Order: sequence, then C-alpha cells, then structure tokens
Amino acid sequence: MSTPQELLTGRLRIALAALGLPQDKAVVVQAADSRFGDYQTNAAMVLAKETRRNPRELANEILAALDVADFADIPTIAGAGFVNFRLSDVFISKHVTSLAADPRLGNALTPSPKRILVDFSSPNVAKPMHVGHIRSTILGDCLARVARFLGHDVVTDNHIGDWGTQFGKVIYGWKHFLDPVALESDAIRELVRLYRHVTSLEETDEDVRRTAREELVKLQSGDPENLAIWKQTVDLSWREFQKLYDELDIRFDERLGESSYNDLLAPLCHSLKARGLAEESEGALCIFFRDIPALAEKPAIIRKTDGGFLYATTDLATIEYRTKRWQPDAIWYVVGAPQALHFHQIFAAACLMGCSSELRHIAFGSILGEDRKIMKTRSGENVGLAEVLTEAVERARKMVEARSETIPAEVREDIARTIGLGAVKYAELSQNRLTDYVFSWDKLLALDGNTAPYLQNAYVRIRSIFRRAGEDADPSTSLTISDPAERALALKLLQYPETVPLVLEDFRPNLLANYLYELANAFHSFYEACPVLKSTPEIRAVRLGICALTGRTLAHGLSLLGIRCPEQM
RNA sequence: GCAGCCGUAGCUCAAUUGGAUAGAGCAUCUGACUACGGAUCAGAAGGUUGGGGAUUCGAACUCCUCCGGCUGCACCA
Repeated sequence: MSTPQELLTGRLRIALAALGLPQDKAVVVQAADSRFGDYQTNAAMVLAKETRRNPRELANEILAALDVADFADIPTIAGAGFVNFRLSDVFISKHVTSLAADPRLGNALTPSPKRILVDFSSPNVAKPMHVGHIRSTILGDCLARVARFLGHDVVTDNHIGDWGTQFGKVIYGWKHFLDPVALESDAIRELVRLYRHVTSLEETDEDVRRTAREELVKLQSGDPENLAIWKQTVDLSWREFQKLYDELDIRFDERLGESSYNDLLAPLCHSLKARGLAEESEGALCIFFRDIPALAEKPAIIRKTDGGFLYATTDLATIEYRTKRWQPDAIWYVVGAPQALHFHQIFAAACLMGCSSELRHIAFGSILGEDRKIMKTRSGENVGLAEVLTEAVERARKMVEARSETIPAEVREDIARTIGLGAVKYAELSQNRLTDYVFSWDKLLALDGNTAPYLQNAYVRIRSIFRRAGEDADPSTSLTISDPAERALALKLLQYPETVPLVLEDFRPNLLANYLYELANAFHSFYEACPVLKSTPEIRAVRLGICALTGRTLAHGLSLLGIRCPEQM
C-alpha cells in the first residue's frame, strides 16, 4: 500500500520524465500549511533555477503533464511556483478503510533490512544511574524499537562500565568499611558510600592511597579474592539497574561490559603495532590519523606509558569482537555529544583496521544544572534516575487520585505508573536530541500540554466510547468521511507510515512524537465536532471505525516510543 | 590557542534540512461545561530568529564578520 506521498512522487516522476527533466527532483512533502493543500512540491522552482526558466511557466508545463485525477483534485500553482495537491475525499476514505484492515497500519517493511547493533544506556557499576543516563537509555530503546518494527535485525547491547580505576577504592572500602545491612537494602548507595569514604581518606592518608592502588593492581592481575569482590559489586549493581530497566520496560539482548574485552586489549595493541597502524610516541602507543585533517594532531592513545589500556582500546576491541560475533551492517552508539571527538577517532581507527560496518555516533545534548553547566557524574550532586521515576509516578498518582476517585485503588496505581513513566519518556523523545536542556522537575514531569498524558487521554476517550458502545467497530464498514474534522483526522492517520521511517533517517524520535501529538490533537477536535454514539447508524459505524483506527495508531506509535496506553485514567 | 555545538515569543521547545504569513506547549486573556470522561475544544495576544554584511526568485537554516554561552583537545571512562 503506497502512501499518498509515494503516489504523488511517482506521478511527478512520470511527468518530469515526459518533459525530459531529471526525475530526482520529484520531491513531494506534506504541506506546510493546510490552507495550501495536503501536499506540495517545489520541483518547478528548483528545476527553473537549474534551467534558467520562469518557475511558474515551468510549473504550468509540469501540471499539463501530470495526471493525479484518480486520487486528487486538480493541482494548483501558487506563489513563486509551488504546486499544491489536495487529496480527494473519496481517496482518503478508501485509503483509510484499507489501513483499518492492515495490521501494520500502512507501514511497509524496509526494502533493505540490516543487522544493526545498538549500544546504549551503559551505566557504571557501583554508581547510581542518574538523569544523565535518561537520554541514552530512552533514545536508544526507542531507536531499537523503530528499527525492529521496520524489519531490521536489531541487537541491543548494554556496554556497562564494569572495569576501571574506581575499583581500587571500592575494593579497599569493601574490605575495611563494608556495612552488610546497608549493602543488602541498597547496594549501590553503599558502594558509593565506600567509594566516597575512601576518596576522602586518600586526600590525607598516603597509605590508603597506596593500598587502594595495590588493590586495583591485584584485581587486574587476577587475584581471586578481589575478583570475587568485584564480581559481587557488578552483580549487585546490575540487580539495581535491572529494576529500573524493568520499570522502563527496556530489555537488552547482550550485556557485555568493558571487562568482557580485557583479554583482547594486549593482543589488539600488539597486532595494531605489528600491522604498522599504531606506533610508539612519547612512551605511549598511539594511532595517528595523518590523512584526516581534523584528526591530524589528535592521535588516539591505546596504551599508556605505564602499560595500561584506555577507553579507546576497549572500544576498538569491542568493535573487533562485535564485527566477528554479529557481522553487523551498522553499529549505533547512543552516547552524548561531548564524546564526538572520541568516536571520530575510534571510527577512523576501525576503518584503518578494515572494519566495514557503518559506525554511527548518535549524539545527544547534555542535561545541565541550574548553573547551565553539564551535570557531572563525579560531582555526586546529580539527581538519580530512580528518584526521577519515583517522583514521576508520585505526581501522576496524585493527579489520578484527584481526578479519578471512582477508579479502584489498585487500578489507579497501574495508571499512575503508565502516566508518570510515559511523561518522562515523552519529555525526552519529543525534543530534538541535540538540544541541551536545563534539568527541571516541572518540565520532565509535566502532565499538561504537549505531553504523554495528552496522547494517552485521546486513547482513553476512544476506549471509553467503545465501552459505552458495547460493541467493536465493524471491520467491513467503508469509512466514508463527511466532516472536515473527520477529514483532518483521516489525513493524519494515513500519514502515519510517512512518519515512522523518518525517525531512522536522522535518528529523530521527536518527529514521531510530534506526529502523535498532532494526531491526538486532530482526534480531540474530531471528538468535539463529531458525535459518535448519538449519530445515525451509518455515521456511527463510520466514526466507530475511525476511532478504532485512531486508537490503534496512537497505541502503536506510543509503543514505538516505549510508552504504554492506559484503558482508563 | 585550535576544533565542534549552540543563541528562535516572558519561559520551555519545534520548524519535514533553502520554501509560502517562523509554529506548539506553559503562563496571560476571551468563549464552550447537568460532558460519547473538561487530563478537552474554539479563539486572542505575544517575534527585527543575538548584531551586521553577502549569496538568490526566496535564508532561522549556506558563506563572511563581530557579541555571548557550552563542550572537546596525549596517557580518566
């Protein structure tokens, strides 16, 4: 089933070909303003510029060669040479009727399925997940969901930070100051306490500093006792992370942390040096990128003077492992924008090593504190992710209690979770991923305006109509539209498959979020203007069909964002 | 110092990547409630897109130049 956009583009290509004009200029987009029509093309203006012709004159020629009479009104020319299209009501009715019978709501599978590995979330062991992890976690999950739905073979991998210098302090603290009761009740809190305690001791006590370093060296050289402690901290931390992932309904196919690649680091360095890709410089082993101007003076260090390995080393070993294990067509790294240089380097290095996968750094903006500075993990002043989720559900619960007293308490609890968590996810996904923003409870947990509850409420209204109707929509009904509000809603519905693929074009879930907001908005307007249950049997059947399709589209779109819909709220 | 990102309504953000009169939400104001659930709808007001210049039919978007903010840049991850 072609979308209107595909239909129009196809016809425009035919017209351009007939005129001997290049077909790749046949670009049709949704109209910027509904007053102009439903779709528009700027092809005449673009081509007029190239051929030095009068744009309106060319538009007239294109129009003469263009045949869309079977599904649209006669196109019009406006302004400098815009060609505007308006779909016929008959076409919209037929099209929306066929969507109602399609389990995929009009979305085709991708013609070029890929195996895609998505690397996201990546919390650090022995540290709590904080607001800074929200973006990677929610964005990565959403992109994985959309890619899967479109037919890609997706592997999600949580590359957790389970190896590093912090373990010297943690192990030292574990051996001297561990509070087993505290560990039992909140493991990460206790591990953080140990880390901070040892850090403060080190400031004044040289012995502590030295011993902590020795614990790290022992761990790295395979000391059984320290390895056992390390493993416990990893397991305990993961248990806490898992609670949050469960709450957020996020799953990983793989959970290979940094430690998984330890044994690969030395051989990797050896082989890179042997192949002449890495060289010694100032005592360290480096990869230089002399052919890339931007990186000409930015080598990647893969082995320190003291023999230790670095972030870049692990990432390169990870790429090598993943390439062998999965043979992915693409690897997506959902990691903050400040690491752009790092990824530029390791991607360049991977290229030198012969990696043929498409490597993408899907960057996102930073979450800032009140001072407009990035919230640092290390400052410890960060708001915890668990805290955010708890507060979100709490705020939603108060709202549900105030507005929906008649709903039983246990149902209300589930509704509060659905609304609160949906609000947090939507707040993230509805804005451009590259935008920095100042952390704000009121913004993240807002329940009014362009928020998840607005979309969920549209769904709830639909469910309520069906509860009262006492029947489902009849799938054999022809959805013949008759009202402007119906038409606007139906048009929105058939644009769903035009929207979903855009998300992966530039990794922008906000395009889908915006679409769903507009869909919900069109439904709410329809709801006010077009009575369903009180209408004549014919119109009632049509409108029930439109409601059913709207409900399915809303629920489906929200599920791609990782957001659930309540039956009532 | 070099590089990258950013500056849009009072506030928080969009803008299909060069398209038409720059759009939403919040806040403010005016209407619609014994409601197919008002967590809604209809409307008003709010802008020299940081300043200046250039390119062209057309610029928030491209180029130049100032101003301001953030980030990264050799042994943390």
